[in-house]
Formats: sequence, structure tokens, C-alpha cells
Amino acid sequence: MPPSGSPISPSIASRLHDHNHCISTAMETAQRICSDNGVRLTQLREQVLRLIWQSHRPLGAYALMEMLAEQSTRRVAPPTVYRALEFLLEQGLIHRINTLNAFVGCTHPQGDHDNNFMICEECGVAIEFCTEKIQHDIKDSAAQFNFTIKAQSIELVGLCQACTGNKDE
Amino acid sequence: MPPSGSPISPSIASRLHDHNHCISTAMETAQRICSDNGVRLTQLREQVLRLIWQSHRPLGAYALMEMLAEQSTRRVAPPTVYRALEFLLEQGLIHRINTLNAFVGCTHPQGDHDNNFMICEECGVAIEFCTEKIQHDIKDSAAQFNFTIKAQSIELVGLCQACTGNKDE
DNA sequence: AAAGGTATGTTATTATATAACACTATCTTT
DNA sequence: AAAGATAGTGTTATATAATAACATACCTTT
Repeated sequence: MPPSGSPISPSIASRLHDHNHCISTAMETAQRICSDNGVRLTQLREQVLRLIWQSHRPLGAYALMEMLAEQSTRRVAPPTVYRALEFLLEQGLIHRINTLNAFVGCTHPQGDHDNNFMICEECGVAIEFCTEKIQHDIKDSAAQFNFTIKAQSIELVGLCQACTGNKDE
Repeated sequence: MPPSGSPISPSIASRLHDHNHCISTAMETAQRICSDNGVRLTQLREQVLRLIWQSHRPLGAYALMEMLAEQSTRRVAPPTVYRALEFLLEQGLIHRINTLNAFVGCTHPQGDHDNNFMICEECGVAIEFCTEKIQHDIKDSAAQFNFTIKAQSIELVGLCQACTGNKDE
């Protein structure tokens, strides 16, 4: 198990990992964070978070909406989903992938909340990463322009390890 | 004048620059690139590019559409704009800012086409930047995951030099 | 139980983007 | 210059993503 706060391991890119472990860890962490922050991880919010964590592929709000509708008998409208997503974003439990208009679970919900992803255009997996070096360089660049960073998003689109292999061989 | 292929100077962040020069350079460069690539910078495409270059603020497709409609008597529909935008993106003459769903002129349309911007949430200016260092570190990170990068986008949202000053003082 | 705040339901609308097909302009070959 | 091919634009309809505004339900504290 990787140390808490670290990015997910490269093996996720190859889909060779115990994803049930990802899910249970994420749900437990979410409970703790919400309780620490004095906010409520309601049934709906938990349900949405669990759906997002079904894989490492970002899910769109409308896909989530349909999945919710399947799970419960009631009809689910966009604001229901968007409000849950907004909450989860605020608590740092998920990320929004701008290039996809989609949402994915955060693998280190306690640390800095930069948005750094490698997104496989073949299988859809989004791998969160972060390195001290890049952070340092970016701060440097911003300083050159006297720019005050409030939010950061790096999105690399391409092919993950597994899909690169499939293409080449 | 900065050497061809270099990012725009920090002074753009402070809005203290000769923007007419930006526009004329951009339009001339666009003509040359299209001619080099054997593609046509039609009237419509040129018109859209010029509108985008009216400032360093990214413009949404529908805003562009309204501006086009004002300039000509004919009615302008979304596909008209989106097709022109698609062309300009393909030729590397503009960038799409994912966090804003908007488009902005490219300041170095001949080089690598990474998408690295600092976006001021106050005045809306998007400053393009790129550094060897960041590029190097990002390639490094991708290599660790055996990830093949096809497109890259860094978007920093915050306050530009001018707007930081306004807030502090 | 009442009051106040938080969360969700509901309806309507706005914003962004594309599909499909028709028509026009431009280029190429003769 | 005419014919055919290709590229570009017009037009209508629709898909996809997100929010506004207001009503209702649910918790918590008194």
C-alpha cells in the first residue's frame, strides 16, 4: 500500500491492481474528512462518490445521473448530481477533468489540491500524478509573470502503459 | 519585438503593450502558415481569427458568433463558428482554454503546440507561457508511468500582475 | 413542537457543441 | 470554358453540459 498522500502507483495504468481496495480506502477517507470538516457525507453524496470510484475513468455528470436513476426508483435531475459533485469537489474528494467535462476520485484527498492527470484516450483511465519538481517549476514561471496561482490543472492526454503496448505490438 | 517562437512578454499581463502590433503580427503569421501548409485562410476564418485577437482574453464560441453576426448582415449559426475554430486549432493558430470553454490566439504558432496558460480570473487575460524545465519534468513524469503524451494542457487560474496589485493596494 | 439551517426535489432554462444534409465556391483536368 | 471533384459554408435540428429559481423535506437546537 502506498503511503497516505502519495499519488497512485503506476500499476493502476495497467489495470493490474486491487480496485476494491481503492474503493474502500476512498470511502473510509471520505467519511473521515467530512467528519473532520464538520460536513455531512449524506447518502446521496456517498452514493455519487462510490459511483465515481467504480473505476479510474472520469465519469460525466449525466452518466452519473443515469447510474443513480438505475439504482433508485426515483427520477434524478441534473441539479441533484451537480450539487453532490460540487460538495465532493469542495471537500477535495474528487477532481474535475476539464478536457473531458468529467469527474474522477482523488487519490490523495488530504494534500494540495492541484489537478494533475494523465488521461488515456484509449481506455479512458485518468492517472493522478504530482511531483515536487513540476510544482517548483510552475511556481517559478508564475513568479516571472508576477502571477498569483489560485488553482492549477495539468492534463496530459495520450496513451497509458497498457494501451501503448496494445498499439505497438 | 521578441524573437519568433518565444512566449509573449510579461508586460502583456499588465496590459501595457501595443496590441495592434500583436494583431498585425498574428494575422501576417497566420497567412504565412496557411500558405506554407497549403490550406486556405478564407474570409470567414480570417475574420474569426481577427476577432479572437481583439484581446488576450479567451472568447467563447457563442460570443464570437454574436460578434460575427454584428459584422455581417447574414445570420451566423454555431457550426459556422465551430468549423472556423476547428480549422484554426488544426493550424495551431489558436488554443482552446479548457477551464473556460473559450479560445485565444496563439503567440508562437510555429513551435510545439502545448497549451500552457496563466488565466486571470479578474480581468480574463490568458498569458501563454512555456519553459524547457517544465517540459522536461513533465516528460519525466510521463516516462515513469510509461505514458505516451499526445497533447498537453497546463492551466493556472489566478490573478495576473495588474490584478494582484489592484487587490493588494 | 417550533424555528432555522441544510439538503434535496422539481421545473425550466441557459450554455456549449455536433450531426446531417444542402448548397456554393474553388480548384483541377480536360 | 465546361465538367467533375473537393473544400467550404449555410441551415436545421439535436445532443450534451450546467445552472437558476423556487418548493419541499430533513435534521438540529431549543
